[in-house]
Amino acid sequence: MLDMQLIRKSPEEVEQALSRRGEDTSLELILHLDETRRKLLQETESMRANQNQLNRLVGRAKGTHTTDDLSALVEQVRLMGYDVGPNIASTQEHFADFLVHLGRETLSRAIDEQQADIRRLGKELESLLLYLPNLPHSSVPSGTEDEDNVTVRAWGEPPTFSFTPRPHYEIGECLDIIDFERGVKLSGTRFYVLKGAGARLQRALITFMLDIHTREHGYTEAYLPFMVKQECLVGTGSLPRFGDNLYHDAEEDYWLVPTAEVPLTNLHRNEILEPGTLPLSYTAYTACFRREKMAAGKETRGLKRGHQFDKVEMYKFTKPDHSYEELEKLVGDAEDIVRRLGIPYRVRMLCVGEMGFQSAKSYDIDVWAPGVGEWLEASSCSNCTDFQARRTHIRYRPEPGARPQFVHTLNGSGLALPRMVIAILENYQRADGTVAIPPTLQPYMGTEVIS
RNA sequence: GGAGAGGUGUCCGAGCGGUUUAUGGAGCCGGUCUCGAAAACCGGUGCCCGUUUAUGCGGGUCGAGGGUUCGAAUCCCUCCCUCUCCGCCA
Repeated sequence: MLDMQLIRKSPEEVEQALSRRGEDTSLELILHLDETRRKLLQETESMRANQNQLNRLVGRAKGTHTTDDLSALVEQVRLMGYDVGPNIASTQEHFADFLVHLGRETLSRAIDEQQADIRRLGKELESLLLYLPNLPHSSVPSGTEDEDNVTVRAWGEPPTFSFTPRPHYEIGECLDIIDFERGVKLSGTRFYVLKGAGARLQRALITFMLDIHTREHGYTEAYLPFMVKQECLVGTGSLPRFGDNLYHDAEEDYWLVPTAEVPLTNLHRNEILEPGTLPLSYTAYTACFRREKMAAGKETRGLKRGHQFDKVEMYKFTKPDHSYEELEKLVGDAEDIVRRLGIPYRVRMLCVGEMGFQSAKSYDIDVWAPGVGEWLEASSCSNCTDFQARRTHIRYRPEPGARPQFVHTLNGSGLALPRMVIAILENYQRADGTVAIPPTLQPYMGTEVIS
């Protein structure tokens, strides 16, 4: 969610930033609703102030707890601008009845009506704000196409083969470690079963990644719910705009997480983090569930894009002025994993049109897959600035006693498991059909080769 | 899933229609006193929104959301959570 104060103060700049994303947004309606609501709010609040004052006088006139001089009370009502008739203050009780009547006629009903309007305007305003994406950082390149992403660095040499390297789905079936047919039997298209060394390879990778992140990169491991409440998804920005990519339980308010980013963001929802606690770094393994409504073909072949996949996620809550340097570290932590596994990769800064809804700046890490002959996105690391923090009310206190401010949130895959399984199978395949295991992974795998 | 008890500020804990404009205590911050500290005493101490910015002023906030009322922490309804017992289960 964008800062309403910012929209109010510099609408042109906000519109311009949004148009860079290719969002053709007019803030006119938002500004109008905001202004109308605030005007009404001021009116209502001043009426309420009068009502509060009047109500206190009713209590005193009734003398439930104290006795007051009647004429002093009458004088106060006159000072509030009300016309008090000469006979109305004949007795305490009579006067109290007069005040009750006055409150009902002049204030109470009007407040009720306006309050309903304010609430309606507020909801309308919020629902519009929830549809606006984050503002891109100035360093983010323009463009909306894949070619507009900027490769910032690359590592490793694509391996050369004395034979035509095969795609992972062929390797997997030959070695009997990926069973596509039975996956479909169980759950339909876009599901598969990992067997034997295939299942073990994925599990080894998960443990390896978590070990490195927790022991060497300073992250705290978390085990999270795979199902969350709807408000968690609103908090990250997945809802209300992108609900068609999510699975949810029709009977109860449970949504399957599309990424660990969702539960991780909401871990500190509605909290004020005390001074000295930032940055907070978490890593978590979860399964991820996505509808990914796309036609079958190259994009979904093999392990590339299933409805369910595993991922190790990295996540940070930081102070606003440190978030961009933390983003660089986050990308570095993901790269470290790929490098230790000896997989050639490139890091690309995403152009403004390719970034996620909630991101202000993103880097993708693509790993080379020689079998399918393409770069596969194995990680996406984003600085979401205060966009998610506003939606989830996550703040921090800069100094003891200081006013709370919104934190910045960052997320990054560290890494997506199926794509890494693909990369290992395809990069480490041998002429005899077996697959070598990267040396760093061998202790986790308990073997040097899959045959 | 069933029955009962309960959710009040950073914490403990009163209040059960109107000087509560949330009592009291602890903690924290500042001050007085002191060579300094402790104690004692005095004052302050949440969060959100609006307005104004030098303070300030107003509104909201007692698990959440509705309702009754001139007025709700207090009464009513719905929901959430915690605890105890029973049931069920990995």
